[in-house]
Amino acid sequence: MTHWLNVVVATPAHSAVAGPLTYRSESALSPGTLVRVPLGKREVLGVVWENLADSGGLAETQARNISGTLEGLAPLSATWRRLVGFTAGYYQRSLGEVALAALPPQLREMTGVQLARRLKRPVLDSSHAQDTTNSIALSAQQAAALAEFDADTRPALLFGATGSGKTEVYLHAAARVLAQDPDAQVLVMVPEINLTPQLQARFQERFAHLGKERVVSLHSGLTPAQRLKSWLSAHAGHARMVLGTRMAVLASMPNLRLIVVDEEHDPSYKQQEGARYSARDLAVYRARLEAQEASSGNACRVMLGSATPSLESWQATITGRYQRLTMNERVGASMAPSPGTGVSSLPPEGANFGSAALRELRGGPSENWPAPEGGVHIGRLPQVRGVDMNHQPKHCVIAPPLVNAIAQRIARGEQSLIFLNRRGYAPVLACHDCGWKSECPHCSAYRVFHKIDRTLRCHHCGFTERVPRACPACGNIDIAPVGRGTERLEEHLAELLTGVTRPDGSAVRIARIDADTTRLKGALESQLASVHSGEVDVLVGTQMIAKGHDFRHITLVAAINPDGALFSSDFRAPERLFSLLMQAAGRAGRDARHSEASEMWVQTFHPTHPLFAALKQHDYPKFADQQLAERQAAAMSPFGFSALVRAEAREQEVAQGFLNAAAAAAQASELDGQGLVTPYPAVPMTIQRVANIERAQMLVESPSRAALQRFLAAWQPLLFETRRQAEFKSLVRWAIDVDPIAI
DNA sequence: AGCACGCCGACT
DNA sequence: GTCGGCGTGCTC
Repeated sequence: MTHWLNVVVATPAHSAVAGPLTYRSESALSPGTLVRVPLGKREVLGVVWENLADSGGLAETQARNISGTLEGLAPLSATWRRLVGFTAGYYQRSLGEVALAALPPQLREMTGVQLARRLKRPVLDSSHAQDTTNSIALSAQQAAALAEFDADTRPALLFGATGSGKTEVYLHAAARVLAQDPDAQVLVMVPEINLTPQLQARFQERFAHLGKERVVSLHSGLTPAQRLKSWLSAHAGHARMVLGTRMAVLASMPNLRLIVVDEEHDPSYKQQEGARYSARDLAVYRARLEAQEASSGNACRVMLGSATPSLESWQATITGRYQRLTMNERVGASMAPSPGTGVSSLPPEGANFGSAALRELRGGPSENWPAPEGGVHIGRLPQVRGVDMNHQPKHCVIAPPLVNAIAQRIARGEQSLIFLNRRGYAPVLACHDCGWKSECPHCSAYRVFHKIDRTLRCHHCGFTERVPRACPACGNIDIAPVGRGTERLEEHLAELLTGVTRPDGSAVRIARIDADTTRLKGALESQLASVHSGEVDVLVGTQMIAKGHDFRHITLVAAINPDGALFSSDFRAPERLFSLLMQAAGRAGRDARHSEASEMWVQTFHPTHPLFAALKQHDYPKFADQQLAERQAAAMSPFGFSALVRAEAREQEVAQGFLNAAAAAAQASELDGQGLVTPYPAVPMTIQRVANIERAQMLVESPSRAALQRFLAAWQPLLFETRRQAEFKSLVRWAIDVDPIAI
């Protein structure tokens, strides 16, 4: 008997075959089954989406037979398919694109036979190995947060600083869920930056009692084979815990009972290519979906955690949509470790990553935690010192008092951390005679001067050339760097600190960590190790050193030039800056003995900016209030909703013309939801040209999420139609970004 | 997205 | 004379 199936395959939303495709099958296949199907000249992986009563309007001769099924694999669940369906609809992509992107890439190349062979490999054990509870006792506040969490059903926001014991709360929440139900699964998501092998090792160690290979990881750093293995294990229900980056939110987990999103404010949760989904938002949606669909009232909860939550999540705790769990006390006093907190059993100083990570997990001493609601704070925080650059010598890069402070630390054998959010030597190379600047020939951006290998490098398209000896325009020899990056800052610091010696009389040592010095595999680890071992006195770097690293001997952190974010056109820039500076402040004085003297220096031309006032008090709620008031006045997220349509073409006029024409077409056909939706005129993107492609974007706003959704869905076909017009033939591509993180 | 077909420049 | 550039069109 012939069966008709709708199958989704990885075809993009703008192609003529975006929807599910109809195939014929000899046997009945339930929805969720993985199949291989012929598509044009090739054979691709697809997911059976629904069974049809007939060929579904398609001429029977047009339908082809499926090539085979991937047997031995349980069909993907209805819940998973609903999650994929929601994601595709919300983010305006095709079902197949989202579904196939959520599967491990290797699966796409496998035939049923290959998979069957792969699945035959024995699963090592199913024994519940040891029954040891290597758990650590919670502080009263951690326990209270967990009890509150248990008493509620809403999504929870755990508001507590890195190192304050948040991780321990996650671990306990997870352990409880896993213990209650022998099949339960837990998903823990972390930002890209935090997914270190060390962290994974700690999770594995903690949950070792579940048996071997019950904790798996899922992120882009895995080899295809590892990723397949983890995915299969999660899908089969064998893995009890999945630790992963944003991609993990779409993993198949048949018995999902808890989702943790650590550092939920982190921008890396928003996918920036393909389906531009927010893994954090999907985590919240998925938890609700899983709870709805689970049998016999099995709940699925979600816990978001951050010291500087996203304003969206924070606002949700104000309206009551989310539950807020506040932890404003540190676990274990830093000045006088109290017994029973695990602090006394810490490894000696000079700790390596392993013990640093361990301390993190144990909620060991940390000097940074959110102030309580009233802005009153308890205990010792690094003192924030603003340096008014208006009153410093003209053109000085590092204010003399800061140089002094750094020199004092060196003399005392303490470390300093200096941030500058710009890598390279200088952002521009310029000729003072004719005004030539080191523009990239392919992008509307300057190429950055990298002194170390004497190159001009474009940070957008990668175009690299050797630095010219003389001005390419006028031949003048006198071409000079303008502005400064980490490379030049490192050089400059070395000059300023000549003659300063360490306690043992040896010369000061300065190191730099940024994307350029860590390009090689393992380079970051070895550089961090030299910081931990105390070889380095001053560490210069970009924001990559602000996150997730626990430097115990650092007693001074300085932000050299954070002003850019204060008046940026990107409305989320202040939020990111505050978060970055809070995290950076958290790097200082982690070693209890030094916290008395630890300081965070901020150089600024705008010392009265309210952001710094909130930072000085380590007061996130105060900062959030300010920001939310501004957002509300401007009807921006979370008080309004937006989408960006981006277009790329050879000429800027074509890209903009396409967007404006599509908007006009929408206007003319009075789309659903239109009354509440405002499309703005197309504008060039901030970096207008990258790799010789012109880019334009159009902002679409609405006070109603639903209206925006209906509008976008109805607009898609018009965009597709507009694309077909002759004048837009040279359009390269277009894409919709729903809830963009930057405009 | 792939992968074909198809029609114009520098090379084994 | 071919190899190969990517423009255009199609895939249940």
